[in-house]
Amino acid sequence: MKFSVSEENYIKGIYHLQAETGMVNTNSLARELSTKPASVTDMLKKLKAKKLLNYEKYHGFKLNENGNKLALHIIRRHRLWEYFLVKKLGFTWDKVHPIADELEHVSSKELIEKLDVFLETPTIDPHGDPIPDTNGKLPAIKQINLYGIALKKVVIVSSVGNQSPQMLDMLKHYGISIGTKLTVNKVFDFDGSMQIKISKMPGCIISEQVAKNIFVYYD
Amino acid sequence: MKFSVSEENYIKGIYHLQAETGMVNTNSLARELSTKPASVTDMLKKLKAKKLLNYEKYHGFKLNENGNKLALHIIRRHRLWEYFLVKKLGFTWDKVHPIADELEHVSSKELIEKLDVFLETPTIDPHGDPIPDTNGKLPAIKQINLYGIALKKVVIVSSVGNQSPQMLDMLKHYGISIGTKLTVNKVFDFDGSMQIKISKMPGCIISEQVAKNIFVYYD
DNA sequence: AATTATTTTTAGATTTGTCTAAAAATAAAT
DNA sequence: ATTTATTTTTAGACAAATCTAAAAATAATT
Repeated sequence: MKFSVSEENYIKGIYHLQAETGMVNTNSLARELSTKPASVTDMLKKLKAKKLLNYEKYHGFKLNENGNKLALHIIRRHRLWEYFLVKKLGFTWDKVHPIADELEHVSSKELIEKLDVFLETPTIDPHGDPIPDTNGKLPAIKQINLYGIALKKVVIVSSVGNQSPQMLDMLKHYGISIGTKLTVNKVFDFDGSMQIKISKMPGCIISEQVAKNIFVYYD
Repeated sequence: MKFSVSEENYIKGIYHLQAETGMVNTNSLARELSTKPASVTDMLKKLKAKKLLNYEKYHGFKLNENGNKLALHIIRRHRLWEYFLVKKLGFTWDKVHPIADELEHVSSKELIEKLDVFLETPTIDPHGDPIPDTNGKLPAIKQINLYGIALKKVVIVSSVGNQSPQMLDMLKHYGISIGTKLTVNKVFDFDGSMQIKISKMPGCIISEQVAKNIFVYYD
């Protein structure tokens, strides 16, 4: 089945909202998609007719099996493109979202599978979010906060809590980005700062505040 | 200025038709775009209002300066994506057109420039068509006569001197058309005939006379 | 429980791009 | 030079996606 760009954007919007709240309501989806509640109601009827969600009027809605599957496929496309834009074209991670929002609607299945192979089947996108596989399954990655990690273990940076330009600037200075492998060598009790080591770079010290914003998983 | 997918497709269609005939007429554009003449007339008014073409009703139309520039930018995007799909993702050249038709409308200027750098600024796409540069200028490709070309080099057929039905019939028989990649393997001194090889086809021999009517450029 | 406030839906309009069918202009043929 | 044929344009309708303004349903408050 083929879906319009607009329909796909609604599905994605609903998916993101229901991840947090379970049931979604008209106003919050209108806000999420920068549109009006009346437009949301109109589209909900269409999506219900296409059997993508459960919807009883005046009582909220949520994606069903089909809707969830579709959402995950759209998200797969989005995150694979983001990965491509950062790793291959050299974009910084804070610039890729709007471009991936356009690319994600290019619908060729063969394109996405070949892109996936070309990128060597990544599982985490440049923002640290997991990339669903061909079947729409999310990889199980347990993210752990860097602050409180076991010493001397190699971990991989998977996401960053604070994605402000200031934080980005700081991480750039330290040479830390999504996918960076590092080891915590020591924690200073005095102020909670940590000495970390990235291969081929001199060791450095990051503050407790920075560490608490970095999430990792074991290699 | 921002243009819709539909507007861009019309501009591209007009560009392709006027390359052959100079002035374009309503019916042929409708045929080219698989739409109806009435729809073409409607769109022509819009494109005239946007100052992309010269149009006097009942008397045909053609792109002006702005329209030509836009067309070349769209074609640049299309051909860069085709190059990417073939050279990086491993598509065969006969499968990429419809996908590039979608990708070409993703409008980020920065995306196209970074893609261009990533691909190392190619000048010829997988079909043998030239790729316009950042400013919309078509690269000057030096056409060389097939007769007297270096042996064993891959060349691309760019034009044919004699366009008589007899010649076209003959080229069709050999499987040679614009964009065909071939290699000259041997020249027979006796009569100047050449043994050529087109990929996925058995080698064949063409006369000196035919060879002198075929123009190519290096791959 | 009745009133007030909020949320959601309907009704009707708008924009973009398309269509069919009929009218108008141009081109071709006798 | 008329008639006939073709091409192009208009007029009016339609589908998708949106909007505003008003009505209906639900939730919150006294």
